[in-house]
Amino acid sequence: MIVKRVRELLEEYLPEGVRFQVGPPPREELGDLATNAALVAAGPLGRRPRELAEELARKLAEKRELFRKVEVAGPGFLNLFVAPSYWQGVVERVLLAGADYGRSTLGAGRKVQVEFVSANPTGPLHIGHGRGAAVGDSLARLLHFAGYQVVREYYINDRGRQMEILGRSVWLRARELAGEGISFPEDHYRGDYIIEIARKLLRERPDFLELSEEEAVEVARDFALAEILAEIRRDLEDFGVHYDVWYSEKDLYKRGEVAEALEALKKAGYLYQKDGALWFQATAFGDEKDRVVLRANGEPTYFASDIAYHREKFLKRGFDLVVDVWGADHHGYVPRLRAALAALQIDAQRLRVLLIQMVNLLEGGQLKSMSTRAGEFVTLRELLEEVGRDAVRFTFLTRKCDAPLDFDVDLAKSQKSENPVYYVQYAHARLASVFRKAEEAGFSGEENYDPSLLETPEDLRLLKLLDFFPQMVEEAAEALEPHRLTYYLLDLAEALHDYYTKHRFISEDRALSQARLALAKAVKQVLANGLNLLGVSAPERM
RNA sequence: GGGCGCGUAGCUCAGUUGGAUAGAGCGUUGGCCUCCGGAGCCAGAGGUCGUGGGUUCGAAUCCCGCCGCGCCCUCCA
Repeated sequence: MIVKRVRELLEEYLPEGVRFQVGPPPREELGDLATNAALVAAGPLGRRPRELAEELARKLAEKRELFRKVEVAGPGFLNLFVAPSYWQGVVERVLLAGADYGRSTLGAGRKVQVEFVSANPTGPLHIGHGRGAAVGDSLARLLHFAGYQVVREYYINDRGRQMEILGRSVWLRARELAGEGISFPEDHYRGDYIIEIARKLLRERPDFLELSEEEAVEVARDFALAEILAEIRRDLEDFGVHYDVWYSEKDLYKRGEVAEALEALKKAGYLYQKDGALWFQATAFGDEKDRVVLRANGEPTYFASDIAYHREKFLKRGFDLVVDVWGADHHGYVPRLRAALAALQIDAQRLRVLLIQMVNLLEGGQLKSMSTRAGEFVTLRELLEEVGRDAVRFTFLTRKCDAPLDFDVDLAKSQKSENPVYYVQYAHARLASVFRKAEEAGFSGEENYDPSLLETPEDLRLLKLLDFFPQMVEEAAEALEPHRLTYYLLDLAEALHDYYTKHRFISEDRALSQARLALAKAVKQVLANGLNLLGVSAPERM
């Protein structure tokens, strides 16, 4: 957290509101850290950058426990050379904190909801949902670790037209199974899982086909919903994703939330009748066009329930921040939902929407379609069974979420170094192996050590990375970008592997061994903490 | 036609919120096992950051115009 320390120091000397940068300099010879603070602050202070830089350099250099040298360079950059003793102290900080190293109070206990996946319960989860699950779950872990109070939620669209179609799909397949010749409509759910559900329904309800059409469709709908939802839960559990709340859209109506929300919008003066439908004046808040909330046939739109749902999140359930993880194909929804929040006098800044781009499955050759209705898709379960949980989760988090992802199945299955998940896990397992050896050599792991013996360039590289971890956690949480964890872990693993080939943890030199084992323990801890935030296991052996 | 996202090494992608000479993996070329796990490491080659302007001390990053790709533009979800 050296960067944070430097920031705090500089903020004491500079006027408030000056946005300056503290980060690694472009070249190693320029020190450990560089800042443009003098450049940025010179203007507001009415001073020459170079002169201000000299003054700041003198003040910082007084902190002998932090810096061994502070230089002014170019137009007024400050180059900071951090005292080795500061870096060496990080081992103790990591070992003391253990699994809590990197935990932050950034969130200050604020309540945040992460709503993710929320796929319609009309079929099994496919790989696109898997990406949303990996991102949402990792983000929830990250926010929790960063000091937020987190609720993970799945919103179930368990009513409306698509539920009727689901019911009809099952009903038609059941009649088909009974030998009846039927024609199956294009816009119905065509997947084989529908036939399975129909078969099971016929077993459990032998009288099913004797029911009236209306009754049968209703029975089939409820039956299919329960079946599919159970399967979705199972898939997510097997993926290591656990929800705090499964939120039913149907309940939202039962409790009158939708009517209440529409009433609130009406009171605020943003609803009007046109062509027999009820419209929300979204254009008043920057959306492209006004949106229907009640259709001419009296049915509320999906948008209407969404307004009510989000109104409840903020106004009744008291979330300070709501993160929605959506498929990128829903991006058109964002402006209208923000508009509705604004109309309800809710600060739309409190809603953050992550749009997850498409996943293309690459196996030997090319991609596969992912249309639920057409029934052609690779399910999350199939991918999990083929590739394994850790590799799937890690791979989904190797890309920022607003970029499309080509999921290379062959690569994810590979157990070679080209597969990034093994690269990181191997670093952890390798250290575990070192400790098994250390024990044989008579090290308990609890000995005192002299951190000043950690002085090679490879030591310092690891120490700096360990020091950076808490900051990286905060930045990733603030930016809602769990993929930063992935890249950090790859860096740390690389530094460790490099160290491993150049130095020995266990040697004749007992004091040196003790210091290096302490470092190894700290690295292992941070690898484990980071992997845990991704929901990926940190194996002792592979 | 409009909106959103994306164009960075042969391929797949990072790029610390505007900083100094743009990075990694794979692939490729050449090296490293008496040794804690070689599932590893080191070195080399490889670039008009799609393109043309603009903003300023300074742009891959911000603004505008083009080009290409994807997604979305329903009283579907």
